[in-house]
Amino acid sequence: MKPTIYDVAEAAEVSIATVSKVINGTGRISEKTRKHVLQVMEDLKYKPSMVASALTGKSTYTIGLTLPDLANPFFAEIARAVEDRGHEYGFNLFICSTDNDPEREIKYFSLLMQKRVDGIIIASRTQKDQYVKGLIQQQIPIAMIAREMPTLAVDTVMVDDFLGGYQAGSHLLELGHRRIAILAEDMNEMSTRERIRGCRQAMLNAQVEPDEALIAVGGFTVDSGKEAAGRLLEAEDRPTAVFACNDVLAIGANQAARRCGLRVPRDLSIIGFDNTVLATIMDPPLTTIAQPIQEIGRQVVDLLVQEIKGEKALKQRVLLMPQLVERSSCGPCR
Amino acid sequence: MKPTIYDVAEAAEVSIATVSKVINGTGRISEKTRKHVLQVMEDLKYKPSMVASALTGKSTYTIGLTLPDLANPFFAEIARAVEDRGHEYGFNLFICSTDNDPEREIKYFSLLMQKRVDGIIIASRTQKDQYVKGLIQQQIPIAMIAREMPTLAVDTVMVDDFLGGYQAGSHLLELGHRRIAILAEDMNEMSTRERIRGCRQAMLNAQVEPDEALIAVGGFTVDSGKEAAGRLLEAEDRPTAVFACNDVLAIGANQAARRCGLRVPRDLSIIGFDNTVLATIMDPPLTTIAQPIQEIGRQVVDLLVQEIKGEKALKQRVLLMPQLVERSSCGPCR
DNA sequence: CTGAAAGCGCTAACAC
DNA sequence: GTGTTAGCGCTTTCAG
Repeated sequence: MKPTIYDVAEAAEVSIATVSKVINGTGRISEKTRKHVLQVMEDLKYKPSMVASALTGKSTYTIGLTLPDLANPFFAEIARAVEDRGHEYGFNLFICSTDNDPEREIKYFSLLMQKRVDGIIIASRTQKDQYVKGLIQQQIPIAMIAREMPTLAVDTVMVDDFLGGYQAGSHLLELGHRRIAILAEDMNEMSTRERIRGCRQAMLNAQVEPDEALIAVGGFTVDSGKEAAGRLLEAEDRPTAVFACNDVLAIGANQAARRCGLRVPRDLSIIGFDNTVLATIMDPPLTTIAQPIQEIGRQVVDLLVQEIKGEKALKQRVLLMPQLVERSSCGPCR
Repeated sequence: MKPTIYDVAEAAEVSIATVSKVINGTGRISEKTRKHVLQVMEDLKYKPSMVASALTGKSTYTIGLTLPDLANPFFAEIARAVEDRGHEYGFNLFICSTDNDPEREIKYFSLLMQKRVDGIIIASRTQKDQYVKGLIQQQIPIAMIAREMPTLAVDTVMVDDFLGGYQAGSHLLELGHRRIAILAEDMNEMSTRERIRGCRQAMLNAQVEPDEALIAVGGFTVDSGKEAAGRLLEAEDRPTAVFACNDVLAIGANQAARRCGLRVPRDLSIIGFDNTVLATIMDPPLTTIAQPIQEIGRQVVDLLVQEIKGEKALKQRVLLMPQLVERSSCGPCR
């Protein structure tokens, strides 16, 4: 059996209270017995059980992260950032891929509650406010990484999608492009709509009239982007640039361009969104609007931890700025 | 406060023992009280605390997964596969990215032990057998996803690297290639060496003499692959095909080829290893040796769960076969 | 069929 | 400084 605090106490010839005190550094104990107890703990390879201490009211030092799919590079990078920041605070991370399936999400929420996690970070998308509301009522600290403005008062970190779209549009405009196509991800999502709105705003400001026909809807796969972009590029009076709402779609667009015999960026400029590892892998390297993934992870954990420690009365939303990262997929319009 | 079993018992006017029984489906209770208790539980939104039940000797239904880096697509896909299979058994997953840092790994191991996980899956690489041995002595169920044959008796699932290298080499040979270069990942790793050995065996079988000068060492980044491949391609008497020991390196090789004005697969064939999402994203899509990621996750979890349930006395190693996935990056030698 | 009671390993008053 | 003791929320005999 694993050694318990009793075993340590017995071997060290002290009471369990004393052992507990040296473990937690609470109370007052002589340096002598402290060292002695420490020594015995080591000899016995004793590791205090966090499940027992959690039961006595202390926290579990565990947080849950729900996201659509860990195998998606964007979310994997988010998860890594959350893991690292959590680790700094001594928290372990439960990973919960929901596949945007509400049932799976609910099941995970329920499990996380039963395991008494100290808090939950929600980066999954299907969040029907309803369930989240339920969690909040159960007093569990929550923070969200959002693409939509939730209708709930929850600590949230989000990226300014409108600005991102604006930056993308402006960059293309500055390069002289006028016929700018947009590859949308999911028109039902606020973030997609905001990015598009931002891009169009930039066009409007530059006196260029957005063309409805230049919007195509892709999805989350390279192929969907390739196909959608293909339609755009085969049309007469084709665009000279395309703004893809995520890097995956941008890669699809790049493939479509190549299939059409168009060279990037000579014949077609492509700009993406997210700045995942995929952007560096594309050929040519993808110019894209970067989401500050590290910072998102950092801030969302900070918000949650403050919430957990009860250091914060008010909820807040942090709006992070996206940033243009120039690589080689955009060039002047010819 | 969260409702406890006492609250439920009180509201249902039964004893906590009865409530416990209906929760676990143990003992014998009349259908009538069972339904009643269930109803009360629902009304109170009561969720049994797994930390309390874990303390009474039941398991935590939690497993830990240590890996080098969650942001690496290969490991993210592994993690997802492990998560899914674990989920089927009712297990939650703690993610532990070690960055191949022994200190970080040890710290994570220690935390996992304190949290009383039911088992640990080790996919990280720095495993000095020493620490793993320590874990084994502490009776914790362990399963490994290995690239090397560990010197310990541990349940392990591994992929036949030699065969994979052989398949890659054979494929290239069948296409008529004779000057085949190899982009290695890390010569210190057995897996890299085995893949290379496999490839050379194929060459030997085909009566072609491997050329030492045609081996270059890259690493884990696209750029390192690009650079290493660049050296190979710029040499006179350049290779007509390259076998990259992982998909990332293959992408680097592809970029190098393009920079040298070589068209893939017309002027140069490239074959990778892993079959991560990157393979589909490359342009042209990468022909590669697939690691059966889903199957790896499935089997390693199955081994661990059997171990946890004590259904298995003997340790075992499962050797999975890699598989050639043909896409468009390889063509006949001209 | 149901309940009383003894732990599980640890923390936190409160004594001494 | 150190020890005693009463829980934390749940499971599990063992009576009734």
